[in-house]
Amino acid sequence: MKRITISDIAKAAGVSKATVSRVLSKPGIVNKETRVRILEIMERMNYIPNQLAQGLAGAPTRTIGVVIDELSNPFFIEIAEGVDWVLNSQNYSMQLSSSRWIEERETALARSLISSRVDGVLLAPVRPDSPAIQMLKQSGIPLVIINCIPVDTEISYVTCDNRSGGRLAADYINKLQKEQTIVITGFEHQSLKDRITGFLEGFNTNQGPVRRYQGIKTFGDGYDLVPILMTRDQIHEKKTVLFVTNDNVTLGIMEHLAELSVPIPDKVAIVGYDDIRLSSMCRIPLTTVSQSIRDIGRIAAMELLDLMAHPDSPPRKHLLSPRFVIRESS
Amino acid sequence: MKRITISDIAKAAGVSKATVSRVLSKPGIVNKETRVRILEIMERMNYIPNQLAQGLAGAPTRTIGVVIDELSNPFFIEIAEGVDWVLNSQNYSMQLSSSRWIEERETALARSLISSRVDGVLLAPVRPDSPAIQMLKQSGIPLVIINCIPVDTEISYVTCDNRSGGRLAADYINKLQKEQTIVITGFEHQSLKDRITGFLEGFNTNQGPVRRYQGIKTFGDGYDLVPILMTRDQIHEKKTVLFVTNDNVTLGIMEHLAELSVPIPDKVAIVGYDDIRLSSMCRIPLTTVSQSIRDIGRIAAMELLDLMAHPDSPPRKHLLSPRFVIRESS
DNA sequence: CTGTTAGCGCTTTCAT
DNA sequence: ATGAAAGCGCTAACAG
Repeated sequence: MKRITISDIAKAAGVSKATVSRVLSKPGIVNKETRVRILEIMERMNYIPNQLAQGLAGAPTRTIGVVIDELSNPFFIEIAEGVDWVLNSQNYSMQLSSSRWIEERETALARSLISSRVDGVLLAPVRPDSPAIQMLKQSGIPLVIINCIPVDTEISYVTCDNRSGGRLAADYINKLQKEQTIVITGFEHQSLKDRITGFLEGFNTNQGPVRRYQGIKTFGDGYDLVPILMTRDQIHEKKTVLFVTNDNVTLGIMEHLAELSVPIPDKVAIVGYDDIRLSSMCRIPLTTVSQSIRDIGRIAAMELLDLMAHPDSPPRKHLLSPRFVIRESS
Repeated sequence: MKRITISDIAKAAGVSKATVSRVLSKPGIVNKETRVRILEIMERMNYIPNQLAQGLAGAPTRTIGVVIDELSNPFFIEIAEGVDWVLNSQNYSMQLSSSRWIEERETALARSLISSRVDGVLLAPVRPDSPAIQMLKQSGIPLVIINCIPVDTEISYVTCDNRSGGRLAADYINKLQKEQTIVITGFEHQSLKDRITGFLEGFNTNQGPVRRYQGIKTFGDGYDLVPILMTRDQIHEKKTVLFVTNDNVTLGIMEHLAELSVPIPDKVAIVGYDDIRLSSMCRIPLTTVSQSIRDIGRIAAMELLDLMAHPDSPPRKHLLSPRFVIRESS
């Protein structure tokens, strides 16, 4: 199982290690014939360069780390797809991992990425002042934050304007004229707070008080919430509008409502947030605040690549505008 | 931005590099007081070990690579969650990437994993004889294949018995007594072929011919197939049973049928395959062949860890038994 | 265009 | 228990 190294190739080709190394890193500057010959030998001997050695010696690792908050939320997966897409076209590879919304895990993942000398990282932090952000910054690795505006103003980010997204929802809901309004959120995350802030700014309080449920994080949580909403808020009796700040959760809620034959949108109107792929394809297509998720991923990846090419350019700040998409759930 | 190294720590602590290195790798054998002191200094100076150097010098990287076929299929994501779960408990980190069902990408990813000296890899190969499998094997990196039985009998794998899964579906469908049976599959993948083989073995041909649609791969593909099924197969007229070999696709089909008010299961009965989380939670819970997806991930990860600990033990072969879960879609 | 040489940061014998 | 030194596989000056 002895691994073939650059020296083996050099020996077989009758050249020095340096020459072999050059065909790997700067193929241009080596004589075409020798280059071709060396390449053939590599092929024949099944040579695979040791990225650790390359990295240690200073070459870029051509991999970038992506830290998301959960694997089971399509929102993050779709971002990752966008990222993977552009990264691949540039011959970079993506290393995906999930913090599971746990700050300690996030920190550990950041350490691990620094430790393995990725060329750049994309991070969806648990908090706008997550320790991971400073660790990454100090390490000097190009960094772009996604789905969050970091408190440190020198850091690049790509996110959607959650506050105005919340407003869009409020403006729309104001017109709905329902008897009660219920807001449902998940983690204590900046993005959600902003959505709520925007929403409350825009919400016409003549419509009555807003009831709020927090900590509803997953599809399953949403599903399970429905009976509670029915007993506590009589949503099947009173005309209700639900503003749910995460489409994954929204889908869970809708499933259960549909199962129990609560008419949507007649009895319960629903406004979601994110516009994941399923939102437009589910049984009752979702009225929702659209984040152009793929774009977030694509833009973040492109900015990161650019940042890697121009390390001391000023931070890139993208606050994308949400769009309000009216479909059938409201 | 100069990075702190082991030498800096050694200098600050007034000891040799070797001692510092030992507190990293074999903390037990170093004097408790010096160890504590060194640890403190590391902490204070924000030292982060360079994994590349550690790896190059022979230490394990404590990361394992996971290659799946698509990010947008919950089946694979759920496997990854299971893997992540056990890996984390053992202080390993997971490096996830997707081949997008492209053999060349798979090969490239395998190269990259070998190149970065991961301690082990979990691969869901595009084909049972994917070149990536041999590359990995030859590299000597412990490998466990998932969702496929590799042709090379020396390779460990964890997968579900697709053939008997297909049979289970057939046995059930035989009893349904519908006018027509339609089978819908996606990629030309071993797992799907086996499911079909099992299905056809068990299917009672008295029920009439089986029509088959191939290349239906995604949720969206399933959604889009419905109009075709209606015009070509009159599924809204004839009593039909659909056997769909992938729940993600099944959900797409169901959404569209529900939208068009085709009664499920009265007019169209549906039997899926996989039992992803959504299958039990969607509007019309899915009758499906359950793969115990989380178990696949968990078992694969555990076997891999075990294989890493005992490198020349015989290959581990897990052919899990599918369960047939009857819910409301049929 | 190619070879020589000196590291990159860490682990690991081998001494002490 | 600790230090000295060699080396992991590769890149990058620096010469030639």
